[in-house]
This record gives sequence, C-alpha cells and structure tokens, in this order.
Amino acid sequence: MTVSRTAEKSSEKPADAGKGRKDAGEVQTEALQLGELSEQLGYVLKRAQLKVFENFLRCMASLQLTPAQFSVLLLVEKNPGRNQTEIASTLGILRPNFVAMLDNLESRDLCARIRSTNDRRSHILVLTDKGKAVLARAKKLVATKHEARLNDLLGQANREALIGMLSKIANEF
Amino acid sequence: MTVSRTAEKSSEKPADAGKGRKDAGEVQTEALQLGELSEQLGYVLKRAQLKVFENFLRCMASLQLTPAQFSVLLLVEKNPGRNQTEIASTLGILRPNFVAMLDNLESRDLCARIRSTNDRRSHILVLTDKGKAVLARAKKLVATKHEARLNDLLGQANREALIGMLSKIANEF
DNA sequence: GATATTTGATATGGTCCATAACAATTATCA
DNA sequence: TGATAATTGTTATGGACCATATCAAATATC
Repeated sequence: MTVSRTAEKSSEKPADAGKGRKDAGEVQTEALQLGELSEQLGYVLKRAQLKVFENFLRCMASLQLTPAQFSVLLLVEKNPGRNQTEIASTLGILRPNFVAMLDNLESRDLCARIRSTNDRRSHILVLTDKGKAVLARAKKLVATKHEARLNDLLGQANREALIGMLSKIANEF
Repeated sequence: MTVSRTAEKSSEKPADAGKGRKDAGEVQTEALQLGELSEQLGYVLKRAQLKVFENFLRCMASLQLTPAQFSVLLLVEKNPGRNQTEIASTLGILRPNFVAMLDNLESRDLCARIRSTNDRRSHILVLTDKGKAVLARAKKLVATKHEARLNDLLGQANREALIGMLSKIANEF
C-alpha cells in the first residue's frame, strides 16, 4: 500500500516529506499532516512490517537470507521429512512459487529434495549440513541483532504482548 | 515472505497444512510444528498485515478502494493544495508509481490534478465532491466494520497499545 | 483396470516496487 | 541576463512476488 522496501539504496523514506523544516533561508513548505492515517491499523501495520523486513535483510546481509528463506529453513529444520506441498502450504506459499525458491536454496546447498520411497511423487525436504550451520548462524544474528532490537525499543513485556496480539490478528481476524 | 492476499478466491490458507487432523479413517499426516517461527516478529507481522489488508478489501468492496487508495484520499483531504511529489513521498510511494494510481483515482472522479499557478510544473491535488463523499463513506465502513473488529478482538486498551507499538517500530526501528 | 486425485513443475499474467531517462518548468549563480 | 543545475510529472522498463491453468508422473479410488 504505502512504502518502499529495498533497504539498500535511496528509495523513498516516508515521514516528513517537507524535508527537515527550516535549514537555511529557504521558504520550505510545511510538513504534511498525517491525520487519521496514523491511527489506521493497516497503514501502521504495513509500515512497521516494511521496517522490520528492511532491518532483517540488513542483519542477514552476510548470509544472504530473506525472511521467506529463513522461514523455510526454520520450518524444514523443525519438520524434517515433509514434502514440498506441506512446507509450502504451511507458510502460505503456493506450490508453483515454491519451486524456484527451493531451486535457490538447493543450488546454495542449504537444503535438499529427496524422492520419497513411500510416495515417489513427493520430494522430501531436509537441511544439508551446511544448511543447518547457516541456519544456526542466522538464528544467532536474528536473536542478537534483530529481535533484541525490539526489546531495546519496547521492553521485554511489551515485545511479548505485541507478538501475542499480532498472532491473534493473524489467526482470528 | 509468506502468505497470499487476494482474499477472494482459493489461494493458500496457511495454518494447519495437514488439514483438520482426523476426519474419517484417513491416515492423515500430523500437523506441522511452527516452532520458533511463531515467535519471529517478521513472520507474525507479515501474516497479521495480510489478514488486515484482506479484511480491509472485503469491507471496502462496495467502494472499490484499496488500502493505498484510501490512504491517498485521506492524505489529500487532510492536506489540500499539495502536489503529487509531496503526497507520494509522504506515503512512501515513488513518484513514477504514483502516476498510474492518480490516473485511476482521477478517472473515477475521486480526485483531480490542477496545474499550480505558482509553479507550473506542479499538479495540485484536491478531492472532488464525489471523492469527499466516497471518502466519508469509506471512513464509516472502516470504522464500523474494520477497526471495530480490533476492539472486539483485543479490547480498546490493547488496540491503542498495539497501534502505539507499531508506530514506534515504523518510526524508530 | 478405468478414472480421479495428488505432487512437483512449467508457463503465464497481474501487481507492486525501483531505476533511468525525458520534456517542461523553475532555480541558481557567474 | 543567460548558461547551467534542479525539480515536477511522466514514460519505459525490469525485478520481485503472487496467482491461475495446465501438464506428466505417480498414486488413490472405485
């Protein structure tokens, strides 16, 4: 709906579009009023999500893992022996779109597709040793550089409350 | 990263991928364990955002307004006389991408571009009478069918706390 | 054993986001 | 003043993500 996301380059920083008020003897237009927008759930939710993803990508730059890829590795680690359909649908990823994603992870030797002996249509997914190692490092980066930032910003109790409310929305809205 | 969004058709409902456990005498594979995923800020944030947008679109079906379009109308109403660059950048929309969006709103007679007399490069944005009327109806729909749902789900106090925390993340993360 | 279903895959189109480049206009400043 | 730079809206274009239809191989169903 609203913002950019690359996190790297210029893009479009929202906030005060009228720049920084008065710097020198410039006329400088007044900053825009957000008004009711700042109370709109969808608006603030989307903005927060973009900021969080942006930060996630920065934290993961050394491992080159996107949020989606991280979630796949996490889920495969927790549920070894599942096939593509099961992993994809649990994450809300459509099977056709999951193919290229797995191609990527497999080409980087982070996970592997194994033909199931029970059902030779299925590809069982497992993490490779490298995949496990990378995921372990990713978890540490996320914990120390990403999630920790929430505690600094909101405090432990609020952080937990936030996650709880978002989960509730995700599941019951 | 994760889910779908159309809200209308089939798509891919996340949650329990192993369907509903045991219905009849089917073998039915076990439900997958989300594990640490359910504590990941980005994951739960994205999921909540998709659900909220989905619900927003349903509530606005009669007016055919997307969250982005709604935010534009809100901002133009609150800040009449601003040009495209100012409105777009405040919303984090890149100017090239704002053109088609305005073409749409203008073709529906919801807002209008007016050549500025001060700076003939600029297009001043204003809501048409129809735009004001539609926005008024949109606000009511959002308040009664969308935002009200948050109160039912979280309660007034929690709802305000949530908005506050998301704003903080959006601005300070 | 014929038919239907499931799985992974391909092809394809839509939407959103980002960059480069352009003409018209305005600002800068030598 | 006049040459140059910057700004505004716009177009063209490519990438990322999402969704649907369709397919062959394998399995399930009857």
